Amino acid sequence: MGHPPFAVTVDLVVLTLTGEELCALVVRRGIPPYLGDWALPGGFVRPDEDLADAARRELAEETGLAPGTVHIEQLAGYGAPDRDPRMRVVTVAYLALAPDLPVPQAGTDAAEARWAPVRSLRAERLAFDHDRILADGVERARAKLEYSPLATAFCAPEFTVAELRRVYELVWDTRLDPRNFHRKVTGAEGLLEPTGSTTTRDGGRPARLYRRGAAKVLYPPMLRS
Amino acid sequence: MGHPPFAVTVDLVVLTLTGEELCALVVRRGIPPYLGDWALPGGFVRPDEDLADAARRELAEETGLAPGTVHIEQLAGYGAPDRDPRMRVVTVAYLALAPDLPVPQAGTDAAEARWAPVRSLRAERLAFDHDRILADGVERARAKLEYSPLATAFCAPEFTVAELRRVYELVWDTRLDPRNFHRKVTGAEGLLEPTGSTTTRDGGRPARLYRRGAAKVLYPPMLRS
DNA sequence: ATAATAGTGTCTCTTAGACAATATTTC
DNA sequence: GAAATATTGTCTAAGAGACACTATTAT
Repeated sequence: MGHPPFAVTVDLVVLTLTGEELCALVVRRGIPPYLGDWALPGGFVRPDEDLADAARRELAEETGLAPGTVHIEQLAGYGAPDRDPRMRVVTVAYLALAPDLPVPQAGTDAAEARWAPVRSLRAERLAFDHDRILADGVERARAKLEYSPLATAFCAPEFTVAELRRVYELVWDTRLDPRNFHRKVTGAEGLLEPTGSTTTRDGGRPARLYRRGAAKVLYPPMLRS
Repeated sequence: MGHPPFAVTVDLVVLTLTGEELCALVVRRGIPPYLGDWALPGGFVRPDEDLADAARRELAEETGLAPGTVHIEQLAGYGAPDRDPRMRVVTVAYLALAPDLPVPQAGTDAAEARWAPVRSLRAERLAFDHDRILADGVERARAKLEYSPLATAFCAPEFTVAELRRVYELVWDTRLDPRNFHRKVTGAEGLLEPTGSTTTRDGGRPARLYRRGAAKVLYPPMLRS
């Protein structure tokens, strides 16, 4: 009963919203295999590092974002024997949601980084099995908007109801009634915490600003249907 | 940029229902570390084996169940640096749900195997970080009963509405109104497919028998509240 | 004033949950 | 018939979705 050696990596599905689209962070590979192709950011787990720590470290290296401001959660493990032609590599993917859109930083083994619209990445092919990992990450985000306060992770620390609604509309690629949405999210226990101030950055009547509340689940859930 | 060697294992949270309780499959460790302690079944991933294949192989080795009859899905990856004192081991845990209760088979590195009530395992401590993995698996199963047809995975190929209800009651440790439950599940699109026959194995008026339907989601969801 | 967005109220329809009533078996 | 379970029906309250209406800003 042996224990054959594997390499273990973490890969990141980092999602954000530009003005108009759901985007994922991709880096151009600077070394073989798949030299010059786009891939998800990621890297090898260090000998004494927990998986979650490795994911947070890679996220900081690739984006320069302060760890506290970004939601991150484990997505899944991927370990097909031929997923990396060099050797046997098992990767544990993490899903991160970033509120704004900072200029990506090129990492050590990445020549270039950019935010790519998820829609356009369905045509373009990513390196390794990263197409699948990205698809799984996007689907996880879509599903969790239904029954968790995850949508607030796409928002700045203070946000309006309209900004939160735009998150749902862009991630789900749908339109939601502003009035019913407003009634629903302001009524959901622990989802929103009023700051007391308002903003006119969206035009029209000033909108109240909110912070994330303490709720870990969204009840009643938001329905896609 | 190196790639330090890791061992990779799969561990299994196998759940079933006895007459009265939700039970998990545990094996007594026949080798150090944690010699003599109870642990989740699992083992090393082979050099040319996919993670899911390794999980199905281990499941067959430990339970003797035909692979087609058991629901299995990936749970999560666990990779704390000190989770195995021998070496750096990353494990990918899988969740399996079995319909009936076959006599467990002792595996190669397990001296003994048994179905242990999940309730009692909260006191008893499992080897490695298996307490955490088990808790995550049980919570996943509980959560998925709400919005997926997963409960049918605990049932035999043909089952009654009362048997399905008992799944919910045992996994959630709650009581559900038989009449409302019946109306709900028979009305859920694609959940149940009538076989045309009936059974009196539960006593009283004969109950219609059903097979799993094709639905992948349960809509409207079953609520715990 | 007009346009734009924020927020509230109202109506209808569906569903959850409580529970009465009926149906079909075994003993 | 009595006991047990299956299945259907009825009522009430809560929430979803459609949409009229009012509120508050900029131009």
